[in-house]
Amino acid sequence: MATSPPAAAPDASGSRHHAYSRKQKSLGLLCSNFLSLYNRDGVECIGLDDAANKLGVERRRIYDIVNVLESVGVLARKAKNQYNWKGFNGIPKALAALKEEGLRDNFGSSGGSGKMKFQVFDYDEDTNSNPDTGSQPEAPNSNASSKPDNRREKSLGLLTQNFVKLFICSNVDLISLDEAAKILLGDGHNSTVMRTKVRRLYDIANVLSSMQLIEKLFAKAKQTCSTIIIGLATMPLSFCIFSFIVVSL
DNA sequence: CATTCCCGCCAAAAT
DNA sequence: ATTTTGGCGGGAATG
Repeated sequence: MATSPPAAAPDASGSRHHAYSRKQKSLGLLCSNFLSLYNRDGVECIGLDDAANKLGVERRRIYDIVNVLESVGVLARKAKNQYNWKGFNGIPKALAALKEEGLRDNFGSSGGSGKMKFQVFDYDEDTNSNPDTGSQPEAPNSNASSKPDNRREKSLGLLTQNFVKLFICSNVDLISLDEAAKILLGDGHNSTVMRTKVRRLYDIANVLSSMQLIEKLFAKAKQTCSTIIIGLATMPLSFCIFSFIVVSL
């Protein structure tokens, strides 16, 4: 009780093999553990505290994973500290919805390699009675800009969905995170904003990779900018998912 | 050197 | 008020 053990213990005592490894603490590995821990039958409800405790990580990290998993339909928020386990079966439905949403939004149709513009605005399927005349791209707002809405806009979850839309709404199947950031960012890839966005993309890509929904490939070092390459997974499971969507539409 | 991305501070939403 | 949820960026591990 009292103070929860930081569990940091950089080294404690001179034990064998120190070497702090980032890979052991990576979101990808944590996600794998999370998955193997809850991807069993009988699991329906998941407590964040319980997860953090079982996985031996801080709360903060659980939020990251849970948010991206929810964006892909594996989880669903039920209440404070509680999520419902939907499993991988929830993925097809979620992706189909994202695809439809993405198509509805705005972008060029599939007819070759084209450039499309992405939109970062989104609203829930909730009963949001908002007297808004249609959707407006970029809302400069004369005055009193909507501050509270800005938060949701920058959420990991939304970024994840937009990132996924990038794949399923176009024939793009391979892009660098820098490229993705540029597209999803719309404009303003200036300075810090871009860097921060890319950091998040790394996080997302790592967890999606651990789910085999995406694959990380290495490119021959360029020189400046772009480095990582991400593409659609070649795994059978993913194939099923995407095939399902194609058939579904 | 450049790229990858973990850690955790600290502030918005909830309660 | 406390607690939960999570942006955001530094700066260390990694390539």
